[in-house]
Amino acid sequence: MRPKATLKQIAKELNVSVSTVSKALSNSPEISEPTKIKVQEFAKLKNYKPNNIAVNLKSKRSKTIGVIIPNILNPFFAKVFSGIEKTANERGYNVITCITNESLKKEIHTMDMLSNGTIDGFILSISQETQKEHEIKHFKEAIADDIPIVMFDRISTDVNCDKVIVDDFDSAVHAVTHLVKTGCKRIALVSNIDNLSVGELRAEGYLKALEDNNIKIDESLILRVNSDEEFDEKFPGFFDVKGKKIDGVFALEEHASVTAMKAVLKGGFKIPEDIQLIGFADGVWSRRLTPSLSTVSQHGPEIGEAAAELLIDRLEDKSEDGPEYQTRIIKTELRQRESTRKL
Amino acid sequence: MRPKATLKQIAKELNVSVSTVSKALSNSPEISEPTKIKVQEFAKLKNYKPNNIAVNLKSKRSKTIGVIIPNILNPFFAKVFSGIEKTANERGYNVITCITNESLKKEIHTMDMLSNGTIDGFILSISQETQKEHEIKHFKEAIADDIPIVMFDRISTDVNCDKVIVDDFDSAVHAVTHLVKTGCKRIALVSNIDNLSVGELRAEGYLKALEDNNIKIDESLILRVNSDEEFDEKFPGFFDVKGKKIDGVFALEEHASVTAMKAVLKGGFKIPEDIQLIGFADGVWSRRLTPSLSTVSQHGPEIGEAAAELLIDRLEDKSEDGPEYQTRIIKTELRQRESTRKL
DNA sequence: ACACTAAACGCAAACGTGTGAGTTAATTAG
DNA sequence: CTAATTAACTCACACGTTTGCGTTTAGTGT
Repeated sequence: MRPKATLKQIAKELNVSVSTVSKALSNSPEISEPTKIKVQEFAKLKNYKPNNIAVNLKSKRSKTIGVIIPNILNPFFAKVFSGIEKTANERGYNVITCITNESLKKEIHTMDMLSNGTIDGFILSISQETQKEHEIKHFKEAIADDIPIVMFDRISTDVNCDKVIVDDFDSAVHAVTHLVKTGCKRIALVSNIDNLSVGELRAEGYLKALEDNNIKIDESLILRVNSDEEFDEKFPGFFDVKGKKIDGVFALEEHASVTAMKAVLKGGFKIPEDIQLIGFADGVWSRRLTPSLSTVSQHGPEIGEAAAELLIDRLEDKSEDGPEYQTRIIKTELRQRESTRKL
Repeated sequence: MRPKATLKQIAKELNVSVSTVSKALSNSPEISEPTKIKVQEFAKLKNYKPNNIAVNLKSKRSKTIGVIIPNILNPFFAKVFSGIEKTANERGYNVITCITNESLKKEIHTMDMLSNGTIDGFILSISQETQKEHEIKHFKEAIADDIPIVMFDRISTDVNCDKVIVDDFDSAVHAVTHLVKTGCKRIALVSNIDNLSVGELRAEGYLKALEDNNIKIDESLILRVNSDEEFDEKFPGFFDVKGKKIDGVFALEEHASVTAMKAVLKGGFKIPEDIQLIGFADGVWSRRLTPSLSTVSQHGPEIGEAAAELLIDRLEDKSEDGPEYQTRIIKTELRQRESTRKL
């Protein structure tokens, strides 16, 4: 292995000072053209790359952002992540990723480990446990330490920072309204994420849409639970199409969507003639299902891109306190496929 | 915002030297018990955390590993990634992630950007374009610069480094043999990843299994292409169950698996009575399909864990050149579900 | 011939930490 | 009572860069 090229090495071999080398490489006008060329060529020959850590130490910025995600196997988060990574790279930033597996403890630990100069800011979506326990001290501490945070999707209204969200409430209103307009009267609501902020907002949107359309809310058509396991346990007892005269289903997450569709098909009902379905979903599932599922698409990559832009803009803002915190809303799209009727 | 606590700050406020503070915090026996306590308590009060960048500069290690993945939306890579992240964190390492989107250029650029002290080593799976063009210079350069690499899944036999792979060849032999043993005589091979090393190995395993079982290879039963798009284009013309008397399908990737199953069902054939299917697949798809798909499971998280262990072991090995490079093989598992008959 | 100027470069400090080699002062042995 | 030992702490340098300022040298004008 060749010894790592450093300014000092190069300086010695060329019989010049370290600062001359540094300035020559950064094209400073202080250095004469001949020496510039000499140094630059020699540096190239030796494959010199400025040691990033030393540069970071000088500049007090790492050009690295910390991304904290509950679960990378969830295709929504994977999509957001790819958006973050893309924008961050375009703007010259690296991305350190941590997966909390929905654990508050890991979330705190991670933020603690990275809040020592390793990263310049965070982009995160709050873990399930954190949302349940309403713990926000670790976020406030980071912000107090001048480490900016951008939250996406699962946010906390109690933390003052930049946020990127989907208009969950409006999306739900829109989707359910579509079901009503196309003839549904008894629309079931199935949620396996009722403990999440987004789950609650979507459920409220469902209620609002029914109210707006003068449909009485029937609690027996609503299943709201907090996990896939609980969902799988209670769904079979809940989902009685014939008995409850269900003619539409609004599902708040992919797992609920798929489970509901399979149950409908198994019951021998026709989609979308007998029953219509709309679900929140970000994976490839919805397209591949037979019939394909109409979904509320959340534009994951755009969310990630917006979050990265927001964070980096703030990091590179020279002014004292930076701009006001803003909440950017990414519009969803109702992707009409085979599980719904046309208007 | 409180000024960032540093050794210097603390030293000044306590009227001791910087080194005293440093040693007190690291519990050096050189420092008396009273001052240790005084310093440690004060540091805690001020929420002091050693600046990671400075520590890295001193130690010449960043305790960070670079992970380069072709596509995080592919559930296989997402699983491997979660395994890497888990083990890395357990062993005190951070993970910087880059997504190449199968681009050679991005792969080279990424490795270049990170090979300056930012990371101590790489874990990567080679992009499609890189495999196609057999470009390996950037890997060799990193290794020459003393930055170890661990490759997983899509590897290059021409690069001398640690590797973690699935026994693709044997897995394919095993899967196809299972189809034969359970009565299949005309087994179709469908691949949308023929340009990848793993695709080739799996295809060879298919051929070997037929040969071992004295079944003549029928080229008309084999479809090997290089992308999802090409696959979707050629598959309909290729897949003629009745005309070709196909009674089994071996699919080399999730997309091919799902497409084949949908075609079989659409053709009105019964699974597994008329046709059996086995596919490589890592997503949730296989379980959720109706009928559920029998798969060759690749144990993604274990692959990631093994790769991280291998890399970190090498990074922390003090000896001159480290241990011999090894290739670790993670066993696959044939998950028998509803698309195959029992033996 | 002398002062002045500008070009080209070197010096040294700084970022924050860690560490071996001094430097004190107090204790102990002879 | 002096010399050796030890405890407790400080100094100074190093890691690799960057950068303002000081220094040298040569060139210019008068």
